[in-house]
Amino acid sequence: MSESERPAGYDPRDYDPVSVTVDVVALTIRDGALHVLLVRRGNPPYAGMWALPGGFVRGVRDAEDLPDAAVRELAEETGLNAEQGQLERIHLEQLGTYGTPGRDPRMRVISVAYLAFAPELPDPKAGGDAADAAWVPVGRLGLTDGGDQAPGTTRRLAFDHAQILVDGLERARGKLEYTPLATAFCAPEFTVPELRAVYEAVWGEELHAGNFHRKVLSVPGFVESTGTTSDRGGRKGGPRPKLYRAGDARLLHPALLRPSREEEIR
Amino acid sequence: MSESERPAGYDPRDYDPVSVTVDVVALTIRDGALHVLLVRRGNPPYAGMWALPGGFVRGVRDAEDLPDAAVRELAEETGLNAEQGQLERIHLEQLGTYGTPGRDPRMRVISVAYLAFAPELPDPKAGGDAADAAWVPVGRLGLTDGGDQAPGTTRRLAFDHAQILVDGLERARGKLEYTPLATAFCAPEFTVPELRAVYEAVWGEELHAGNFHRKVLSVPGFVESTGTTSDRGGRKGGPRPKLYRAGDARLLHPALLRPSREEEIR
DNA sequence: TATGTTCTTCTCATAACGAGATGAACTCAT
DNA sequence: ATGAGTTCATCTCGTTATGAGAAGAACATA
Repeated sequence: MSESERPAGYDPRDYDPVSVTVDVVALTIRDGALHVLLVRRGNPPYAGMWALPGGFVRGVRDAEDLPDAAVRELAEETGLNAEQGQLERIHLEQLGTYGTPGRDPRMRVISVAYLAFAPELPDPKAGGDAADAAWVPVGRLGLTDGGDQAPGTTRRLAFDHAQILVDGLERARGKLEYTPLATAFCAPEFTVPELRAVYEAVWGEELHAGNFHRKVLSVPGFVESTGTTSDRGGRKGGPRPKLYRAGDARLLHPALLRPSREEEIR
Repeated sequence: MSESERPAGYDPRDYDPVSVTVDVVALTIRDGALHVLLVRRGNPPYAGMWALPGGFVRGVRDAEDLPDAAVRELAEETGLNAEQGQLERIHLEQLGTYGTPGRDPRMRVISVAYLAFAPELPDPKAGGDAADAAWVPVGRLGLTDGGDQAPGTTRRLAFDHAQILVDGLERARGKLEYTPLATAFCAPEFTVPELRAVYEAVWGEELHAGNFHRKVLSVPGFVESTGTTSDRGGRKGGPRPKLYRAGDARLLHPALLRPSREEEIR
């Protein structure tokens, strides 16, 4: 900061008023497809439209840290319960801050976006100021890299939330490459095919099962064996896969690079 | 955002007042060492201490976007000149947002940090509310991964700026691996040894010259030949190296991984 | 019981990487 | 001018990682 041109007792209320909010891109895997948590707005602007869960940061009275605000909004607007440990196993990281003037038609709002990776959770219950809340398949939102203004694409999310979501998805895809965060989408014990399904859902492309299996087991600290075996085979047959836990690595080395990124390089 | 529990005409001045600032971690290479741009604070708190350049975002009157605010503060406090194109070749990206209550002893301040990569620039001139401004070698700040609170380490930077700087350095080290941003530290035309010096300065370790050379030339779009040759050899001898320009790649594929990260993996 | 699917482990060819070596070009001190 | 030391640029060689395909065993379903 360093705004030392102002007297020490300066009251920001007299200065440029800026509101700070948090928005959360919460991702999970359901039925093999990537889903994002959305709420339907009850009030204008954008009343009736879907938006990312979020809200004001408590600034001075009951001042809260930014990650705490993200968790609180997630709980308030969706009914996900901290007592049941539903929020405990969620990985939360800061995504970025969006503050372009005019992004909120009412006033200047700067929003700190967070990205959350969650294992499969129950359907949310609308709460707070949300008229509705649901896990929505990302593939059905018709998103493109440019946000929500691409030709032939309907503006489906309020504010600039389509852009925030696109940025969150790209971050998630990248994180899967060099961190073991794919395990955050899984139950505490999981199989290699389940882990592969996470990668395929997030990356949107099928992976070579044999090479994926070799890779996962060869990267130190990615997964560790439980010594047990799943009690059922695959959906349409096959042997019972072995069960693993998340290992203690925080970075995958070497990384698990996704194929065919030739177009993205330039 | 979505704070629809409030009436549409709600005035944030009546609500929790939060101030928003931008801080900039501006990095450059000087004499083969990584330097960061710091300003000396003229007013309390932390008067006389070094801090990152930064200041308030213009919120409503003359509302400005966050990256514009970062560039403006960079210019105001250091005298770096936009007319001379000094700010034009600077790569700027958002680093993260720091908003823990109490990080500013006076009031609730949320700071959006930006990371800047600059080619060699002249010494800055203190301006605005800065009592002094200088490029400071990062190695002499005694930083550790934990910020400025490590044993035997003096708190050298105001606020939580040591932590922001540490985060910026780690981001920079990572970016060099999979993007061609090392060229942003170089003049428009540069040699492979110069580029290697950038990597060595940022990563803090020596690289195998032969393998680095092979790698840089083999990654598509990293550099392109100018067909010309430098007019001088190395400092202590050697043939005149060839000159290259930055290529059009935005990602390095395959990446240029730094060696010996075994300790960081867990 | 038959058929098809899936898990898991192989093999093999190719690509990428780390370490070292070499010769030519150049600077600097003598 | 000469020699010593340095650096650029390229090459070789062994190791590791990757992509593609194959194959056997275990399982679900008709």
